[in-house]
Amino acid sequence: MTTTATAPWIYVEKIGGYDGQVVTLKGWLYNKRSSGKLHFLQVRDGTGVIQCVVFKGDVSPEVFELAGGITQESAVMVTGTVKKDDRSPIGFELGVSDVTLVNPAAEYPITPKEHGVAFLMDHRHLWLRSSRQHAIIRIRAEIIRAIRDYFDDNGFTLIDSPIFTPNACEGTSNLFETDYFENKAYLTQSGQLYVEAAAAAFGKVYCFGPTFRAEKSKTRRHLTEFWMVEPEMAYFDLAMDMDLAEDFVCHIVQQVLKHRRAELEVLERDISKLEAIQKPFPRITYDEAIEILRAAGNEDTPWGEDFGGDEETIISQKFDKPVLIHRYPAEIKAFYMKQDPENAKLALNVDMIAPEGYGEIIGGGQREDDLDVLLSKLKTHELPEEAFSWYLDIRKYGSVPHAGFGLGVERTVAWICGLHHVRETIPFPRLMDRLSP
RNA sequence: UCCUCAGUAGCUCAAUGGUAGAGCAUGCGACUGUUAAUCGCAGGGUUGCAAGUUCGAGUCUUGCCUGAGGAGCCA
Repeated sequence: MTTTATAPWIYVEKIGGYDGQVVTLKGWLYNKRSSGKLHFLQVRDGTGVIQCVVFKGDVSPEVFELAGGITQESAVMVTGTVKKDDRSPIGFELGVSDVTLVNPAAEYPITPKEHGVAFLMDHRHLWLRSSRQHAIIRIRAEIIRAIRDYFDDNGFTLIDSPIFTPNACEGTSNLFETDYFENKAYLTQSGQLYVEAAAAAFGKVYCFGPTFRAEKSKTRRHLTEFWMVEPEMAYFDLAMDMDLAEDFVCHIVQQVLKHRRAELEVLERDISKLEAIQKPFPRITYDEAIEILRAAGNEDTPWGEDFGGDEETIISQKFDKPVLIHRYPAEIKAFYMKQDPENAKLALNVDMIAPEGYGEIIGGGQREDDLDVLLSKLKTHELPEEAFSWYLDIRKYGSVPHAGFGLGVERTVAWICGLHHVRETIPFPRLMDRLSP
């Protein structure tokens, strides 16, 4: 008992620096096994899990009995001596001298056995405590840090774009409508138009925040609320845009490999596949992508349509790195994409398809910078000119070539973690049929 | 919106149209090295909802609800 008052509180991930010392851990009981005169308490504290060994001869009878009766996920504080042990996955155990029950847990619904997806999703608030979900969310946090660091360290200014937007700007995509006092407002599907304006003010900018799509999509690649980072650069053309996207994705992968290797191992990710993500990435045109599909047996793949999930998978399996596909038919791309001066049917856009069938993680390109061309494109797309007057001003007052792209955070996390479905890549996913917890 | 499959104990699943079962979890007990510990005992059920066929329905039929997988949709 006396040791509790004096032992320093440390976190499991720092335990290696305290070999032989008496420390206190504050956390929750992850699992427990008992063997007569021994209780093995698996204690997690948010940074890791450590086995705490309670030997009957080392503690008071009261503490031994208490330790044997603690239920899964009860809040506990454990004091003991840090001991090196080769049997431990983290290399250390705690030889317990005292245990304090902070608060007991009621019967915990998530047991160490298998569970169905629906059940786990209903208990997402508790599921986050399990080691696999813990690893995913820490990797997500690392990816987000890598994203911010990359742009902050390379001369970009953060520009927060609005969540409420006045119009259903870009046509085909379904937006969430909200009541905005006397008017309608929509949740943003992209900050892109706003970062274009900001690029003319700051040169290189990026926005980073949630985006919303009301599509009735029920696939492993779709969420209704997801996070997107969108850099936009003045005086950049398509080739420079692709160079940046490539360098950016390499940086993210390297940071995860450097700082979150243990979490990748929890997920049993094939790390060699991530180590292979080095510049340069293959770059093919839309035309070449069509040829790959036709050669792979899809002989009747038509020219002029966007690729579905299956087609992206076939293309990505030809390469062991992300592949950049550029110059799609202008007709299937957004109005603001600049048309290829060498072929009016093509847009100067680029999609990056992740390896291993994870699909599109980046979409972007060079923007139309000619006022007259943009005006005629608005007409062809049947979009209201007056709603875009501020956007047209960017072309009116000192228009320059500029380019950018958007990277979907959840698809990137799914790829790097090797997950089947994006619903595990965000703490509280929002799907077509799921709004809680 | 369409197609396919599923719904039985807290969870994961079994049960030829004929007595409702197991493992895990929970409770009690045994064990000094367990790694999803093991072993013994115990409690735990409106078989998603509604109707129908039948002597008899968890099982067959119809409708509905919920979920999963896939497709479509998705600057």
